[in-house]
Amino acid sequence: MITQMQNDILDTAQAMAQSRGFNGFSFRDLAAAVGIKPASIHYYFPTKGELGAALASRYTGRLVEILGDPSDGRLDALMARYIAVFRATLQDDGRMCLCGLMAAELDALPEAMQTEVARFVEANVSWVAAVLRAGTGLADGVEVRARARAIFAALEGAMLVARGSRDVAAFDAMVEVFTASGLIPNAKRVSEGQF
Amino acid sequence: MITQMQNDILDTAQAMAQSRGFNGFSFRDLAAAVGIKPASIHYYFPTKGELGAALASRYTGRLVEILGDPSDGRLDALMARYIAVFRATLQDDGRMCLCGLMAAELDALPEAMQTEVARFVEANVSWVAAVLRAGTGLADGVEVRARARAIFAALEGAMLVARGSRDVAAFDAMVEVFTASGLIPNAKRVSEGQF
DNA sequence: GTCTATAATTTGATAGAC
DNA sequence: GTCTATCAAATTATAGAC
Repeated sequence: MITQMQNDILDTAQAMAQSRGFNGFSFRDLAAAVGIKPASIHYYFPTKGELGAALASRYTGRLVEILGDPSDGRLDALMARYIAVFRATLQDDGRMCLCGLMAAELDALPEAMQTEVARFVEANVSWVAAVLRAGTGLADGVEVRARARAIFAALEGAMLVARGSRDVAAFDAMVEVFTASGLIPNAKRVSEGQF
Repeated sequence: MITQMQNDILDTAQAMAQSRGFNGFSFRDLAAAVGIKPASIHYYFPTKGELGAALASRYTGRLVEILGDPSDGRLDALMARYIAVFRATLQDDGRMCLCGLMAAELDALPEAMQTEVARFVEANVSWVAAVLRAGTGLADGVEVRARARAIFAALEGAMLVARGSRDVAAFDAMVEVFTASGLIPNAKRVSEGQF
């Protein structure tokens, strides 16, 4: 069971981690922003590593929930939904993807967090791969997962780069290039048999 | 003038920053790895922020030097050289791009470092854009820079994702998808007029 | 230039009152 | 549950001997 206070703490911690990195904020910063004392944070999350693992776990869970069934809808609608998730994160105070950022600092994180980051990556790759299979009729196998991984990576990179310029338009422009080049499939190309 | 000791310190600091993030190592860690005392680090770099700015600046300078003239060579050779720079970083003990990682933790870095990160991004985008102009005959303008930015972002994302699996082959597979899809141009496609 | 010594602050974390 | 009080360790940084 997740309490309201746990959620408040996680919300605030997530915002800080997404803008400063997991090692870029302290329990004191976090407590001050939430409006409680550092010792109270420890009551809910004994160690910072456990807080971080909970952060990443919730993040992945929410993504899976938002994305939903990868076979429910047309290819372009599903991809648009996927892209919208990344875009919304970036638009929300210029945040980087939480797990993308954790992947960057990976060696500085406790093992439990590293595992959660890997789960996030896998959730993305498997969902996009499922969309590609259902929407394009591509055969199963490494090839589809390789393409899914490339799409995921490109969007993570676009977030990373766009964050610097503090402009969501930069992200949109990169996504447009990904789509126009054929990396990210769209309905038009599929109907034309180019994908 | 850059002394030998300054270079040793920067080399070690760079390796640590690339695997743990800039906030993931201390002057104590750094000094121990170099084989000197923390106070001696301060002699060369008064503050950690100045060390970080020097790190990013040297990193960008080396990139520019390695890449060379963007109009000297064929399109596919130039792009191959560009990709090889990222690949070499990843292969070298599984490191993430220094400035890509700094871009992730951006809000936690002093302003001087943020400026250097922006310079790195600009160096990449302008070099790739120049290659695209010379090699594909594309007109100048926002469009070429948008494509260059997308290519840079995709490679940064590929490094980020590949680092998790500790396998350079994952990076190669993503680059292959980028190339096959047409995001990263190659000579064959250009000669066929598809780009 | 490199060190010892140390300051001043911050950090993650615990004990125990309420 | 939340707090005060506190800890031990780590952090960036400085002063000054050698």
